[in-house]
Amino acid sequence: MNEMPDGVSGQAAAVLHAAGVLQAHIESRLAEVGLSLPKLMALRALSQAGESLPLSQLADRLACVKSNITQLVDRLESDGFVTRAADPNDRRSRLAVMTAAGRYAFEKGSMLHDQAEREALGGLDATEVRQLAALLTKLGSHHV
Amino acid sequence: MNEMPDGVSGQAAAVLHAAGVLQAHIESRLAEVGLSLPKLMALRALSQAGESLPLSQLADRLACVKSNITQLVDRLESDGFVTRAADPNDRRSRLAVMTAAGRYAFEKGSMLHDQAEREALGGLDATEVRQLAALLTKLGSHHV
DNA sequence: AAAGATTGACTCATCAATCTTT
DNA sequence: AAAGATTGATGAGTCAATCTTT
Repeated sequence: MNEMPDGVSGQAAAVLHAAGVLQAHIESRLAEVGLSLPKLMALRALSQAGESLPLSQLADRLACVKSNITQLVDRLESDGFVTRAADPNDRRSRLAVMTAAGRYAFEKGSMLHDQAEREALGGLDATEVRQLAALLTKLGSHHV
Repeated sequence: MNEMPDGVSGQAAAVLHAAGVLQAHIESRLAEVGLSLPKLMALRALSQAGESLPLSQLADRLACVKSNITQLVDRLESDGFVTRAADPNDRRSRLAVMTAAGRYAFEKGSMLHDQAEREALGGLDATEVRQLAALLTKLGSHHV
Protein backbone atom coordinates (compact mmCIF):
# COMPACT_ATOMS: atom_id res chain seq x y z
CA MET A 1 0.00 0.00 0.00
CA ASN A 2 3.01 2.22 -0.31
CA GLU A 3 4.26 1.84 -3.88
CA MET A 4 4.71 4.81 -6.19
CA PRO A 5 2.18 4.49 -8.99
CA ASP A 6 3.53 7.57 -10.69
CA GLY A 7 6.51 7.72 -13.06
CA VAL A 8 8.18 10.99 -12.16
CA SER A 9 6.69 11.17 -8.70
CA GLY A 10 9.20 11.89 -6.01
CA GLN A 11 11.80 13.85 -7.95
CA ALA A 12 10.59 17.16 -6.62
CA ALA A 13 11.08 15.78 -3.15
CA ALA A 14 14.63 14.77 -4.08
CA VAL A 15 15.44 18.29 -5.26
CA LEU A 16 13.90 19.82 -2.16
CA HIS A 17 15.70 17.37 0.09
CA ALA A 18 19.08 17.96 -1.51
CA ALA A 19 18.57 21.70 -1.23
CA GLY A 20 17.69 21.32 2.43
CA VAL A 21 20.83 19.33 3.19
CA LEU A 22 22.98 21.79 1.26
CA GLN A 23 21.47 24.82 2.92
CA ALA A 24 21.73 23.35 6.41
CA HIS A 25 25.38 22.57 5.79
CA ILE A 26 26.21 26.06 4.57
CA GLU A 27 24.19 27.76 7.32
CA SER A 28 25.91 25.75 10.02
CA ARG A 29 29.31 26.97 8.75
CA LEU A 30 28.16 30.57 8.43
CA ALA A 31 26.86 30.53 12.00
CA GLU A 32 30.51 30.53 13.14
CA VAL A 33 30.76 34.21 12.19
CA GLY A 34 27.22 35.14 13.19
CA LEU A 35 25.86 35.04 9.66
CA SER A 36 22.96 33.32 7.92
CA LEU A 37 22.59 32.79 4.19
CA PRO A 38 20.16 35.71 3.73
CA LYS A 39 22.47 37.99 5.73
CA LEU A 40 25.46 36.95 3.61
CA MET A 41 23.52 37.53 0.40
CA ALA A 42 22.56 41.01 1.59
CA LEU A 43 26.15 41.86 2.48
CA ARG A 44 27.28 40.54 -0.90
CA ALA A 45 24.77 42.74 -2.69
CA LEU A 46 25.96 45.75 -0.72
CA SER A 47 29.60 44.91 -1.36
CA GLN A 48 29.02 44.56 -5.09
CA ALA A 49 27.14 47.86 -5.15
CA GLY A 50 29.96 49.76 -3.47
CA GLU A 51 29.00 49.30 0.18
CA SER A 52 25.61 51.02 0.18
CA LEU A 53 22.18 50.68 -1.44
CA PRO A 54 18.66 52.03 -1.00
CA LEU A 55 16.50 49.36 0.66
CA SER A 56 14.24 49.08 -2.37
CA GLN A 57 17.19 48.28 -4.63
CA LEU A 58 18.43 45.76 -2.11
CA ALA A 59 15.00 44.12 -2.25
CA ASP A 60 15.23 44.00 -6.05
CA ARG A 61 18.67 42.38 -6.04
CA LEU A 62 17.69 39.78 -3.46
CA ALA A 63 14.42 39.19 -5.31
CA CYS A 64 12.26 39.42 -2.26
CA VAL A 65 9.57 41.61 -0.82
CA LYS A 66 10.24 45.05 0.68
CA SER A 67 9.05 44.28 4.18
CA ASN A 68 11.42 41.36 4.36
CA ILE A 69 14.34 43.67 3.64
CA THR A 70 13.25 46.04 6.38
CA GLN A 71 13.45 43.20 8.89
CA LEU A 72 16.66 41.73 7.46
CA VAL A 73 18.35 45.12 7.69
CA ASP A 74 16.98 45.45 11.23
CA ARG A 75 18.83 42.27 12.14
CA LEU A 76 22.01 43.26 10.31
CA GLU A 77 21.86 46.60 12.06
CA SER A 78 21.55 45.03 15.48
CA ASP A 79 24.49 42.78 14.53
CA GLY A 80 26.47 45.93 13.75
CA PHE A 81 27.03 44.86 10.13
CA VAL A 82 25.12 47.68 8.46
CA THR A 83 23.79 51.12 9.38
CA ARG A 84 20.88 53.04 7.98
CA ALA A 85 21.60 56.44 6.49
CA ALA A 86 19.62 59.12 4.69
CA ASP A 87 19.59 58.98 0.90
CA PRO A 88 20.89 62.32 -0.41
CA ASN A 89 19.06 61.85 -3.72
CA ASP A 90 15.61 61.02 -2.39
CA ARG A 91 14.41 61.91 1.05
CA ARG A 92 11.83 59.09 1.07
CA SER A 93 14.58 56.51 0.69
CA ARG A 94 16.92 55.05 3.27
CA LEU A 95 20.36 53.62 2.53
CA ALA A 96 21.75 50.41 4.00
CA VAL A 97 25.47 51.07 4.49
CA MET A 98 28.00 48.35 5.28
CA THR A 99 30.14 48.92 8.36
CA ALA A 100 33.73 47.82 8.92
CA ALA A 101 32.40 44.86 10.93
CA GLY A 102 30.07 44.06 8.03
CA ARG A 103 32.93 44.12 5.57
CA TYR A 104 34.90 41.77 7.78
CA ALA A 105 31.94 39.42 8.30
CA PHE A 106 31.31 39.38 4.56
CA GLU A 107 34.88 38.37 3.77
CA LYS A 108 34.96 35.67 6.40
CA GLY A 109 31.46 34.52 5.45
CA SER A 110 32.30 34.32 1.75
CA MET A 111 35.24 32.07 2.46
CA LEU A 112 33.19 29.85 4.76
CA HIS A 113 30.42 29.69 2.16
CA ASP A 114 32.77 28.63 -0.64
CA GLN A 115 34.47 26.12 1.60
CA ALA A 116 31.12 24.63 2.68
CA GLU A 117 30.04 24.47 -0.96
CA ARG A 118 33.16 22.58 -1.96
CA GLU A 119 32.65 20.18 0.94
CA ALA A 120 29.01 19.57 0.05
CA LEU A 121 29.77 19.08 -3.63
CA GLY A 122 32.82 17.01 -2.79
CA GLY A 123 31.02 13.76 -3.55
CA LEU A 124 30.69 14.75 -7.22
CA ASP A 125 33.45 14.96 -9.79
CA ALA A 126 33.82 17.82 -12.26
CA THR A 127 31.73 16.13 -14.96
CA GLU A 128 28.90 15.39 -12.56
CA VAL A 129 28.91 18.98 -11.25
CA ARG A 130 28.64 20.22 -14.84
CA GLN A 131 25.80 17.82 -15.59
CA LEU A 132 23.98 18.83 -12.42
CA ALA A 133 24.34 22.51 -13.20
CA ALA A 134 22.98 21.98 -16.70
CA LEU A 135 19.98 20.00 -15.49
CA LEU A 136 19.14 22.45 -12.73
CA THR A 137 19.45 25.42 -15.05
CA LYS A 138 17.09 23.73 -17.48
CA LEU A 139 14.70 22.90 -14.66
CA GLY A 140 14.89 26.32 -13.04
CA SER A 141 14.36 28.22 -16.25
CA HIS A 142 11.42 26.13 -17.42
CA HIS A 143 8.54 28.50 -17.01
CA VAL A 144 5.14 26.93 -17.28
CA MET B 1 35.77 42.59 -9.97
CA ASN B 2 32.94 40.12 -10.28
CA GLU B 3 34.44 36.99 -11.83
CA MET B 4 34.24 33.63 -10.13
CA PRO B 5 37.76 32.66 -9.11
CA ASP B 6 36.44 29.36 -7.83
CA GLY B 7 35.83 26.24 -9.86
CA VAL B 8 32.65 24.87 -8.31
CA SER B 9 31.48 28.18 -6.90
CA GLY B 10 27.87 28.93 -7.64
CA GLN B 11 26.47 25.40 -7.91
CA ALA B 12 24.98 25.51 -4.45
CA ALA B 13 23.13 28.63 -5.50
CA ALA B 14 21.82 26.75 -8.56
CA VAL B 15 20.47 23.92 -6.41
CA LEU B 16 18.90 26.35 -3.96
CA HIS B 17 17.40 28.40 -6.75
CA ALA B 18 15.93 25.41 -8.55
CA ALA B 19 14.45 24.17 -5.28
CA GLY B 20 12.94 27.59 -4.67
CA VAL B 21 11.29 27.69 -8.08
CA LEU B 22 10.00 24.16 -7.69
CA GLN B 23 8.63 24.74 -4.23
CA ALA B 24 6.97 28.02 -5.15
CA HIS B 25 5.29 26.30 -8.10
CA ILE B 26 3.97 23.41 -6.02
CA GLU B 27 2.86 25.66 -3.15
CA SER B 28 0.94 27.93 -5.49
CA ARG B 29 -1.03 24.92 -6.78
CA LEU B 30 -1.66 23.54 -3.31
CA ALA B 31 -2.98 26.90 -2.15
CA GLU B 32 -6.07 26.21 -4.28
CA VAL B 33 -7.26 23.69 -1.68
CA GLY B 34 -5.96 25.58 1.34
CA LEU B 35 -2.85 23.46 1.72
CA SER B 36 0.86 24.13 1.99
CA LEU B 37 3.64 21.60 1.40
CA PRO B 38 4.25 20.99 5.13
CA LYS B 39 0.52 20.51 5.68
CA LEU B 40 0.30 18.04 2.78
CA MET B 41 3.31 16.09 4.07
CA ALA B 42 1.69 15.85 7.50
CA LEU B 43 -1.59 14.61 6.03
CA ARG B 44 0.34 12.11 3.91
CA ALA B 45 2.14 10.77 6.98
CA LEU B 46 -1.17 10.40 8.80
CA SER B 47 -2.80 8.75 5.82
CA GLN B 48 0.03 6.24 5.46
CA ALA B 49 -0.12 5.49 9.18
CA GLY B 50 -3.83 4.71 9.10
CA GLU B 51 -5.25 8.18 9.75
CA SER B 52 -3.79 8.84 13.20
CA LEU B 53 -0.38 9.18 14.87
CA PRO B 54 1.10 10.42 18.15
CA LEU B 55 2.63 13.86 17.63
CA SER B 56 6.12 12.61 18.44
CA GLN B 57 5.92 9.94 15.73
CA LEU B 58 4.63 12.53 13.31
CA ALA B 59 7.68 14.64 14.14
CA ASP B 60 9.93 11.64 13.47
CA ARG B 61 8.35 10.93 10.09
CA LEU B 62 8.53 14.54 8.98
CA ALA B 63 12.08 14.76 10.33
CA CYS B 64 11.51 17.95 12.22
CA VAL B 65 11.49 19.22 15.75
CA LYS B 66 8.61 18.48 18.14
CA SER B 67 7.53 22.05 18.74
CA ASN B 68 7.16 22.56 15.03
CA ILE B 69 4.65 19.70 14.90
CA THR B 70 2.68 21.20 17.75
CA GLN B 71 2.21 24.38 15.73
CA LEU B 72 1.64 22.60 12.41
CA VAL B 73 -1.09 20.50 14.02
CA ASP B 74 -2.50 23.70 15.54
CA ARG B 75 -2.86 25.11 12.04
CA LEU B 76 -4.26 21.87 10.60
CA GLU B 77 -6.71 21.75 13.48
CA SER B 78 -7.90 25.29 12.84
CA ASP B 79 -8.28 24.33 9.17
CA GLY B 80 -10.47 21.45 10.29
CA PHE B 81 -8.17 18.86 8.69
CA VAL B 82 -7.11 17.06 11.88
CA THR B 83 -8.28 16.78 15.48
CA ARG B 84 -6.35 16.03 18.63
CA ALA B 85 -7.36 12.98 20.64
CA ALA B 86 -6.10 11.19 23.71
CA ASP B 87 -3.67 8.30 23.18
CA PRO B 88 -5.12 5.19 24.83
CA ASN B 89 -1.66 3.65 25.20
CA ASP B 90 0.13 6.57 26.84
CA ARG B 91 -1.61 9.33 28.68
CA ARG B 92 1.30 11.74 28.06
CA SER B 93 0.83 11.42 24.32
CA ARG B 94 -1.69 13.09 22.05
CA LEU B 95 -2.89 11.72 18.74
CA ALA B 96 -3.33 13.72 15.57
CA VAL B 97 -6.38 12.24 13.82
CA MET B 98 -7.35 13.04 10.24
CA THR B 99 -10.90 14.29 9.73
CA ALA B 100 -13.12 13.70 6.70
CA ALA B 101 -12.19 17.18 5.46
CA GLY B 102 -8.53 16.29 5.96
CA ARG B 103 -8.93 13.12 3.93
CA TYR B 104 -10.55 15.08 1.13
CA ALA B 105 -7.90 17.82 1.21
CA PHE B 106 -5.17 15.19 1.16
CA GLU B 107 -6.59 13.48 -1.92
CA LYS B 108 -7.09 16.75 -3.80
CA GLY B 109 -3.70 18.02 -2.60
CA SER B 110 -1.89 14.87 -3.69
CA MET B 111 -3.27 15.16 -7.19
CA LEU B 112 -2.36 18.84 -7.39
CA HIS B 113 1.12 18.08 -6.07
CA ASP B 114 1.78 15.35 -8.63
CA GLN B 115 0.39 17.51 -11.41
CA ALA B 116 2.56 20.45 -10.37
CA GLU B 117 5.56 18.14 -10.20
CA ARG B 118 4.98 16.85 -13.71
CA GLU B 119 4.59 20.41 -14.96
CA ALA B 120 7.78 21.56 -13.28
CA LEU B 121 9.76 18.56 -14.50
CA GLY B 122 8.18 18.82 -17.92
CA GLY B 123 11.26 20.45 -19.39
CA LEU B 124 13.28 17.29 -18.79
CA ASP B 125 12.99 13.98 -20.61
CA ALA B 126 13.01 10.60 -18.87
CA THR B 127 16.78 10.17 -19.17
CA GLU B 128 17.45 13.58 -17.74
CA VAL B 129 15.09 12.98 -14.82
CA ARG B 130 16.94 9.75 -14.07
CA GLN B 131 20.31 11.51 -14.25
CA LEU B 132 19.09 14.29 -12.00
CA ALA B 133 17.73 11.84 -9.45
CA ALA B 134 21.03 9.96 -9.38
CA LEU B 135 23.09 13.13 -8.94
CA LEU B 136 20.85 14.51 -6.21
CA THR B 137 20.82 11.23 -4.34
CA LYS B 138 24.60 11.14 -4.46
CA LEU B 139 24.76 14.76 -3.33
CA GLY B 140 22.15 14.41 -0.63
CA SER B 141 23.66 11.27 0.85
CA HIS B 142 27.21 12.62 0.93
CA HIS B 143 27.74 13.16 4.63
CA VAL B 144 30.80 15.18 5.50
C1' DA C 1 -1.57 59.40 -7.00
C1' DA C 2 2.71 56.80 -6.72
C1' DA C 3 7.10 55.38 -4.52
C1' DG C 4 9.90 54.07 -0.39
C1' DA C 5 9.80 52.30 4.02
C1' DT C 6 7.65 50.51 7.96
C1' DT C 7 4.32 47.89 10.79
C1' DG C 8 1.23 44.10 11.71
C1' DA C 9 -0.52 39.48 10.92
C1' DC C 10 0.51 35.02 9.11
C1' DT C 11 3.35 30.37 7.87
C1' DC C 12 7.25 27.68 8.82
C1' DA C 13 11.47 26.43 10.88
C1' DT C 14 14.78 26.34 14.94
C1' DC C 15 16.08 26.17 20.13
C1' DA C 16 15.31 26.62 25.16
C1' DA C 17 12.38 26.27 28.97
C1' DT C 18 8.36 24.38 31.14
C1' DC C 19 4.60 21.08 32.53
C1' DT C 20 2.58 16.60 32.92
C1' DT C 21 2.89 11.87 33.00
C1' DT C 22 5.57 7.74 33.18
C1' DA D 1 15.06 11.31 35.73
C1' DA D 2 13.10 10.79 31.12
C1' DA D 3 9.48 11.24 27.55
C1' DG D 4 5.61 13.79 25.24
C1' DA D 5 3.72 18.06 24.43
C1' DT D 6 3.43 22.88 24.82
C1' DT D 7 4.94 27.77 25.09
C1' DG D 8 8.01 31.58 24.04
C1' DA D 9 11.78 33.74 21.51
C1' DT D 10 14.04 34.30 17.10
C1' DG D 11 14.99 34.07 11.95
C1' DA D 12 13.10 34.19 7.47
C1' DG D 13 9.66 34.60 4.23
C1' DT D 14 4.76 36.23 2.52
C1' DC D 15 0.85 39.86 2.05
C1' DA D 16 -1.96 43.93 3.37
C1' DA D 17 -2.26 48.36 5.35
C1' DT D 18 -0.16 52.65 6.66
C1' DC D 19 2.87 56.88 6.66
C1' DT D 20 5.93 60.14 4.52
C1' DT D 21 7.77 62.24 0.69
C1' DT D 22 7.76 63.09 -4.17
